[in-house]
Amino acid sequence: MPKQTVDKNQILKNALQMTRENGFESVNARSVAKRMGYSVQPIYSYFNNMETLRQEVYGEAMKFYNEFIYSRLDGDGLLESMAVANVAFAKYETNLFKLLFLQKLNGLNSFNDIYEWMGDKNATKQLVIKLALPEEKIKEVYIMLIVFTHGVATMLATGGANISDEEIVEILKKAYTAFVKAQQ
Amino acid sequence: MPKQTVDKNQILKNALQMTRENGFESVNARSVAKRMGYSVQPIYSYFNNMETLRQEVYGEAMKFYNEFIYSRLDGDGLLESMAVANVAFAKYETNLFKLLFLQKLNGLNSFNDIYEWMGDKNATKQLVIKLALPEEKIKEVYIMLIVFTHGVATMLATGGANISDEEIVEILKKAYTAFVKAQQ
DNA sequence: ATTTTATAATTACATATGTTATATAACATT
DNA sequence: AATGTTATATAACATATGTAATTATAAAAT
Repeated sequence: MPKQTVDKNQILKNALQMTRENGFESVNARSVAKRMGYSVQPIYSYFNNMETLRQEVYGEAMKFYNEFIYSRLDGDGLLESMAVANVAFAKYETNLFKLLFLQKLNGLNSFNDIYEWMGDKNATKQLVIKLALPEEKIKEVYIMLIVFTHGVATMLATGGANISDEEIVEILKKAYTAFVKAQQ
Repeated sequence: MPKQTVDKNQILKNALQMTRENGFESVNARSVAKRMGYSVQPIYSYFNNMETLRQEVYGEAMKFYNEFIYSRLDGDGLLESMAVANVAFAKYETNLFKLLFLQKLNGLNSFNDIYEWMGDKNATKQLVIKLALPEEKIKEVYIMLIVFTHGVATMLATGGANISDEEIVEILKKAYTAFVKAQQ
C-alpha cells in the first residue's frame, strides 16, 4: 500500500486554518483535499462524512477560542481583560467568531445562563472583595458586560469595521465602569 | 399570449416571506417558483439574475425593519423603545435580523458612525432637555445603548434563546439607566 | 380564422459539492 | 516471487442550484 501520508490531525488542522482564512463555508471535501495535495478519498477514511468533519472543526475552533481568551486574561482586571480578549477575537479571528457565535449558540435560555456558561467563579470572588459589592451585584456586572462585549464583538465581526484597539479598550472600559457604578 | 399572472411585486413579497419563515438561504429560483406555483422562467424576466433578486429582497427586508422599528417607537422613551423594538425584531424576525445585521453591515468605521447611522437627532434634542445633559453626553449614552442592544439582539437571534419580553425590557432598562448615570 | 407575439413551462446545460465505486500502487505475508 | 491488504487516486454518480434554450399556449393583431 502507499505510505500513509495523510493523518486525521493534519486534516483537522488544515480545515481549521481554512476556516480562519476563508470562512467555514470554504471547507469542503475537495477544497481540503486540494489544499493538502491529496484526493478526497483519505478524508472519507477518517471521517464518516463531511458533517462529522465539520463538527470536529467546530470543536477545534472552540479550543482555539478558549486558548486565545485564556492567554489574554489578566488577573488584575479579569473582567476587563475578558471583554477585551473577546472583542480581539472577533476582530482578528472574524471567521472563527462567526462560526462559534453567530451561527448557533448552544442552548442559552436566560441571561443567568450567560453567567453560568461564561462566568468565572474565582473572578467573582476577587471582585466581591475588590469592589466591596455582594456577589449578586458582581454577577450582574458580569452579565451586563458580557452582553455589551458581545455587541461590540458582533459589530466588529460583521461590519468590516476598522475600529482601533485603543477605541475598543476605551469603550469597554466605559461600559465596565458604568455597570459597576450602577451597582453602587 | 397567456395572461400575465406573475408580477415582480408578488415575487418579492413571496421571497421576503420565505426569508422570514425559512431564512435567506431558502430563497432560490426553484423554491420561489414552486411556492408561487410557477416555473422559474418568469423570475428571470423580472430579474436579470438571482443576485439582483436577492439584493431587492434585502431592500425589502430593510424596509420591513424600518417599519417594524418605527411603529414601535414611543415619543416618551425614544431610546428605550428603540432598544426594545430592536431586540423584538431580533427575537420575532430572527431570519430578517440575521440577513440585515449578521451578514455584512454597511461600512461602519467607528462607533461615531453608529450614531450618525442610527442616531435620531430629534431624540437627542429631547434628551438634552429631559436629562439636562450636553449633547455630547447624550450621544454617548446613545452609542453605548445601541451597542448593548445589539448584544442582546444578537444573543437572541443566534441562541435560540427563550428569554421573556419582560426580562428583555428589564435588562435594557438597566443598561440605559447605567449609561445615563455614568454621564451624570 | 389565421398569424403574431408575449408569457410561461419544459428541458437542458453548467457548476459545486457530497459521496461511492473502481483502479492502482506500495507494503506485508506467505 | 506470488498473493493479499490497504492507502490513496481517479472516476463516476447524485443532488442542488443558476441560467439559458426551446417549446407550448393563449391573448392580441391582422
